[in-house]
Amino acid sequence: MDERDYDPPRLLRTLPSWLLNRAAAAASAQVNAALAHERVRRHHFTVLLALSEGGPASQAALGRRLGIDRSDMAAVVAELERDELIARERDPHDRRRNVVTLTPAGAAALARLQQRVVAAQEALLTPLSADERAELARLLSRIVEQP
Amino acid sequence: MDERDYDPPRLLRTLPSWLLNRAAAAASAQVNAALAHERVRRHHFTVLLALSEGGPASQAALGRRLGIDRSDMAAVVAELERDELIARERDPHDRRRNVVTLTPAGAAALARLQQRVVAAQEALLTPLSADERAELARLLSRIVEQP
DNA sequence: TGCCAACGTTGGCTCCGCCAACATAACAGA
DNA sequence: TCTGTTATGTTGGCGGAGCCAACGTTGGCA
Repeated sequence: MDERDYDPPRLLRTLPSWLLNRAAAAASAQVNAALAHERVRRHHFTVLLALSEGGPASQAALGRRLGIDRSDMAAVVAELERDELIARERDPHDRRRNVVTLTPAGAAALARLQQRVVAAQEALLTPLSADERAELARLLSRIVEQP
Repeated sequence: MDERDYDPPRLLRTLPSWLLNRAAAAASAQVNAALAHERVRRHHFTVLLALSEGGPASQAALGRRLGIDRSDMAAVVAELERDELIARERDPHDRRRNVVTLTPAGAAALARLQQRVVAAQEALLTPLSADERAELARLLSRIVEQP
């Protein structure tokens, strides 16, 4: 895009929904670049993270925890299995479920990703002081956790 | 989704990019609901707004001002023309260009939309005080206007 | 004149969120 | 025990959004 001609209407510049959208887009660009190093996308990262933190779980349980649809989860988990970052087995106690487990390779990839993703936040938030970053996180949390 | 089981990893809850994403999704949901009353989407609204504020312009100029790709702009403008919210004519001084003009019906629709979109912000920001809303806008602006 | 750039259009791609339908499996109630 | 309901994973599809490539038309410039 020709950045020099970029000049949106005044209302948009002050509209919280517009600002959130653009900030989120900038954040996604940074994060996606970080995730691309391991050839994964956002959902793959969050699934690896959830497994690392909560231990093995079924696809449905992961989806509920992370807010990912069952159908999307099936695709994500299939790709992670193909890349051997997770292992999948039918749960012997409930043969409807797939028990998803983090492999050592998955844990290693997660460690690398985590580092890059955290670094991406830094790039995103450079204009803000530490206090301002904390304040931003606080305000966003209140919006997100709206009853 | 079963909201009661929603419980993402700790890291995500504090990750600015994650918070931005979820807040932007909530904002989009509110704004899209507002825009649905006139059967338009975000780009249609911003194009109407830009025309109202800046007067007639070519599709390419609108795209540069708003950060919308030429191909997407072609589709948006075609839909707005079909709904008679804008008029399109070849520019007699440069027959490559389409001059896009807001119609009275377009201006009226924009007025209604603007009201609903502003109201949607209110719904989104209810958890925040006036000072906090201003602070949020200030912080987001600094991120968005990053050099 | 001939070459290059801008414009609008069409078509395509990826990512994300969501929904519908289906077969399998577990379970609860009569 | 049988029957209907629910949960699970899978496949396929849709729409919004951002992005890019290619094409014909038109303008401008050397």
